[in-house]
Amino acid sequence: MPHWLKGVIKNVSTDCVIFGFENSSLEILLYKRAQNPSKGKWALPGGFLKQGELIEEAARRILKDTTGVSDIYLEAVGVFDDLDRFPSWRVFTIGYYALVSPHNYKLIISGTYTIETKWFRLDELPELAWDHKHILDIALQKLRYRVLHQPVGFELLNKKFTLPQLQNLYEVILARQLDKRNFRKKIIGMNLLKKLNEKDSNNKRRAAYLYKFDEETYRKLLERGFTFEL
Amino acid sequence: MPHWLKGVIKNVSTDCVIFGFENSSLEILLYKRAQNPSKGKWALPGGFLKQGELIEEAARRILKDTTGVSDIYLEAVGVFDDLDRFPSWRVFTIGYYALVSPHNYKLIISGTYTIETKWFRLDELPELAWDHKHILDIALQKLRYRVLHQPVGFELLNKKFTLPQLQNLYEVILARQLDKRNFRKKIIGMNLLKKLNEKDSNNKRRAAYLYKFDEETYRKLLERGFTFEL
DNA sequence: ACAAAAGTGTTCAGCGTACACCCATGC
DNA sequence: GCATGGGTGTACGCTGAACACTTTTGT
Repeated sequence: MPHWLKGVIKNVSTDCVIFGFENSSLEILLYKRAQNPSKGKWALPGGFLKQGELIEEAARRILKDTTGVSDIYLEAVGVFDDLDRFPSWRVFTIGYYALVSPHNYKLIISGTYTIETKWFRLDELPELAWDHKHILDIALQKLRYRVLHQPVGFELLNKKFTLPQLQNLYEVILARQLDKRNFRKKIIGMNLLKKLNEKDSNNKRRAAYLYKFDEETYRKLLERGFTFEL
Repeated sequence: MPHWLKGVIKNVSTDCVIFGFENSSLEILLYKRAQNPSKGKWALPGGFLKQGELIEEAARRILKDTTGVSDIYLEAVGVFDDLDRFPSWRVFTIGYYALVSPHNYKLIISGTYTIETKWFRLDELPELAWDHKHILDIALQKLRYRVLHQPVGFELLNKKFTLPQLQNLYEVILARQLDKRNFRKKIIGMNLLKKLNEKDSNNKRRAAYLYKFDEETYRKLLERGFTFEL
């Protein structure tokens, strides 16, 4: 038994699709494997569970090791159990997706298991190891559904963001145009955003107001049976 | 190693919440365990995966062994991975729920592992083994959400059913009253039901028309981007 | 001063909701 | 003939969708 299998549960792993939003496009964080199996191929960050570790704990540990990030939005995608998904023996993997505001974090570029770590645009994905493309597809499908029914889009932006940024995010994820006025009316009407007295100075033209998501109000609304719908 | 652990994957199991609808109430099929661990306790039908078996295959196998039923609606609930959920060693279980029209099937009452098999009303559940109550709660939550967003309620009724039966089903699952005229208008307006030229003769008073779910039309509507909403 | 992006209101159609009476049947 | 449950239509308010011009600011 190779040393890296010590203390791990050999047939249960977790793999994580890390979504980021940058330059008006949805990106995914992949790493290039330094070790066999699938040495040299791009893959989703993932790994085996340790003894006594919960699956979500493992996912967070692996995310931290890969991206240097903790305290992020994580959502389960499901179990992947194809008989031959892992070449050497049978491994069940639990897929997650994470939402990250990319440039909040310094990437861990390389290490023992990693030749390279890189963000890829959805339309420029490389070939992925094992069934990772499949996991990614399901994760994306779940994300698209999720953003319409839960206020999770904000996780992909900075704490402070403008309405044009938010709308752009939705347009990219949903792959369709939204009407500016209707979008603003709806999202503001939910009272989930706090308008700040600051403007976004990075903008080339007219500066837009910054907003932030109001967790407190959201909790209160949830208790009253509110459901987010876009 | 006891003989029943031969050929199985010892740390992965599946457990199934079987929902049935009878006498205007939602019921759940449980069995009383004939063997340790948890001998004498009520539990969800479940068991370990076999080598080379997909999780859903295992769930269907177990359902058939428990209820005598094949070819039914199955839906994944999620992975349950608490460290101490199974007393002897760590077992990951994948929960499912099944929807069944109860009296279509003869129950397998007892066997090597089963003292008794019985339908329980939701409000008369016995204490359950391990974390099975938790699995049941999550399954119920998912079912309540599901019936509002997918046409799955029919799975709990006979192939031919009346609109009052369907409405009653929804009222029980959602635990609230629905307006008769609005319910009919909405459900008929979707064109998912075929009205038959038969009436329900079992009724004590005025006989109601029988309908059946039109799979064909549903498929076509789905392709056009239709989404079921109640 | 002009180009580019931010910001703002109104109208209309369709849908969800509330609501009351007649009909068929078994007893 | 009466009690029980089946079956039917309309009016109103809200919400989603379509749509165009003014304001700000950097160059």
